[in-house]
Amino acid sequence: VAHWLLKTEPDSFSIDDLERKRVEHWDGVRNYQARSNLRAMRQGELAFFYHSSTEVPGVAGICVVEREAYPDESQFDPESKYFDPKSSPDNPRWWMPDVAFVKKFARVIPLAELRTTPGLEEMVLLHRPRLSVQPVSDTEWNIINDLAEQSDPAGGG
DNA sequence: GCCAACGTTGGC
DNA sequence: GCCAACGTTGGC
Repeated sequence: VAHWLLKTEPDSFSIDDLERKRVEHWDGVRNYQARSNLRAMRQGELAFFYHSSTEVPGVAGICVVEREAYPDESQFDPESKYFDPKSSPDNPRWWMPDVAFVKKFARVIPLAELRTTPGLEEMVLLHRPRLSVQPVSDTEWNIINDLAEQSDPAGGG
């Protein structure tokens, strides 16, 4: 069973938004490498929910693949900012899964902390800064879950 | 098919 | 807001 990491800007869609909605379609991915990762995600697989472009970027929680990738409707909608005139319903270019809320971590685990955590040296997140959908190894998955259960080492909690 | 120009991501 | 990294586009 594979694990994943999904990036989102919390100003647009945060872990709290997912908790409120319970399920959301993960639309708007317009990068081929991210697409191939999206399409490899299987129902029931877990993914870290990562907050980017925010004051403290980091891992905010966990979601689960509710429905495997199907055509992203926004690519056909001229009104959408994700509209792709080169795509057609007959031959869709972009895909999206549905993801469901699993949990919000007691604290966001900052990117800066991931960078200094032993065992995460090879993590895709730390080497491919712009890839918005990426795999996470079992080892990395376990290490980060352990971090989530610790109190913030910088916060005196 | 190369590669320069351009646009976007995302940390800081 | 700045800017480095890097993905995409398009001329040749």
